[in-house]
Amino acid sequence: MAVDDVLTSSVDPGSDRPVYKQIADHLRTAIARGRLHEGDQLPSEARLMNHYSVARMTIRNAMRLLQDEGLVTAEHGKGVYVRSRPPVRRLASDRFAQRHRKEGKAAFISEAEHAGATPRVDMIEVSESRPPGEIADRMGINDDASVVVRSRRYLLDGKPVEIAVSYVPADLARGTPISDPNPGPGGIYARTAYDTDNRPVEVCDTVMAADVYQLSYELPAR
Amino acid sequence: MAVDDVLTSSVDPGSDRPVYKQIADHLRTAIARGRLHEGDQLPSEARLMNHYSVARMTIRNAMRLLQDEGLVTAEHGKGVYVRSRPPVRRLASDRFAQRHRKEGKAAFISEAEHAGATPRVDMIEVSESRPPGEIADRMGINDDASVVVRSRRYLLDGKPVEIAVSYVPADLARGTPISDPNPGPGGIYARTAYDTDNRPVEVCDTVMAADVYQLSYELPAR
DNA sequence: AAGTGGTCTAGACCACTCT
DNA sequence: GAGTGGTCTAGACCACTTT
Repeated sequence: MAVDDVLTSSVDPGSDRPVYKQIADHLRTAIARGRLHEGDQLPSEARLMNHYSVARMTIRNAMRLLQDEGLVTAEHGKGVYVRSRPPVRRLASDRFAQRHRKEGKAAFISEAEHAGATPRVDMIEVSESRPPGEIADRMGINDDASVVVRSRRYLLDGKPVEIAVSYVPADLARGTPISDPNPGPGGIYARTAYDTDNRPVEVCDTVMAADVYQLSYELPAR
Repeated sequence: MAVDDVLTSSVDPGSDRPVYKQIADHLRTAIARGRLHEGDQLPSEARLMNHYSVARMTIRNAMRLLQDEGLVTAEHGKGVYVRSRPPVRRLASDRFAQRHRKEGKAAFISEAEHAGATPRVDMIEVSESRPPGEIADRMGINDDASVVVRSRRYLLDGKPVEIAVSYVPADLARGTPISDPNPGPGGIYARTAYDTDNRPVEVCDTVMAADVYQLSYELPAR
C-alpha cells in the first residue's frame, strides 16, 4: 500500500526543529517526490502516532501545517487526502473581480448553494469614520478624510470563510445607497459612474480562509 | 485597559458551535467593532483560559483561527497583537510578477534579508513528467504531453513560507537551462522569446503560508 | 524572576463515514 | 461497530521577552 511506503523515516526529538515540523517535512517530501499522489489517503493519525511514537496533538499539528499549505485536505470520518481537485471554490482573477463587482452577497450565495454548502452573510456593518493609514495610502486620500466602511462576513455551513471590508470616500457615498446597510438588489454597484475622475472610489480588504479558497491568477511576465 | 474591555462575554458549551470558534468570534467581533484597535495586545492565553474557564488548547485553537484569518499575529514571549502593519512581506500584483520573473530565489533572498530574516531556498527538484490534469488544462496541452517540473521551497528563519512548482512544456525546455537544476544567474527568465506563438509557456503553482504573506491586488471593476 | 507564547504528553468524548 | 478526524481537558517543560 502506498500509505505504508510513506512510513519509512523517523524524527530526531533532540533537533532544534520541532517534531511536528519534522513530521510535516516527511509527508511534504513524500508528496513532492510522488510517493504520495494526488487523491491518495495519508496514514491515519493513529498510524502516524504509532509510527513516530508521539502524542496525537503532535501529529495534528503536522497535519494542520500541511492543510495550511494547501497540500492536503481532511475529511471528517474518512481521512486526510493529498489535494487533487480544486477546493470548494476557486477564484480566477476575472471571476474574482466579477463577484466583487456584484458586491458579493448574491453571487456568494448562488455559488455556495451550487457547491452544496449552506451560505450565510452576516456582521454587515456600515459606519462613517477615518480610514486606517494604509487604506488612506492606497486610496490616495488623507488620514483624516472621512470614509464609509462596509464590512461583512461570509460563512459556509456556519464556518466563516471570508471577511470583506470595503472603504469608499464619504463624499462619494453620502446620500447614496452605499451608506445604507442594505443597498438592495444589485448591491452598491447598481449605482453607476463613480469613476468620473481618476481617483480610486473603493478599496476592499478581503481576508479568506486559507484551507477553503484557492486563488488563481494569470499574471503578465512583463 | 482595552484588554479588559474585551473580556465581557462568555461561551455556551452546549452550543453546536465549538467553544474555540465562539471565542474566536468574540475576539473577531471585538476587532471589527473597534474595541480592539490595530496594534493592541490581546489578553494573554492565561487570562483567556481563566475568563472562559477552558483549557489552554481551546484558547490556542481560537488564536490559531484568528491568525489564519490574518487578523492577529503572535509574538513569542511578548503577546498576540491585532495586525496593524503589513506582515513580513507584501506582494502587490506587479511586484509579484516582478519577483517571479526573476525566478524567485535571488529576489526572495534580498527581500528576506532586507526584512531581517534568514532566508533559505531548498528542495529544488527538476524532473520531466506528465502534467497533472488541471495543469494541463491551464496550459492548454494534452494530459500525456511532457513537461519539465521545477519545485522549490522558500524558508524564512527555518520556517517554510512558500512552495512554488512551475511547469514548462518539455519541448520548449529541453536542452535549455530550464532543465538544469541550477539555471545560473538570472534564473530561467534570462532566456528570451518563449512567446513566439500564443500558447502558455509556463504555469507556476505557488502555495504561501497564510500568516506570513499579505497579498494585495488591484483589479479592474470591469 | 515573571510573563508570554511554542511544543508536547496522555488521556477523554464526540461526530462522521463506511461496512 | 470500527475507524476516522474534531474537540477538549489538565497537566508539563521549553524558548523568548521584559522587568
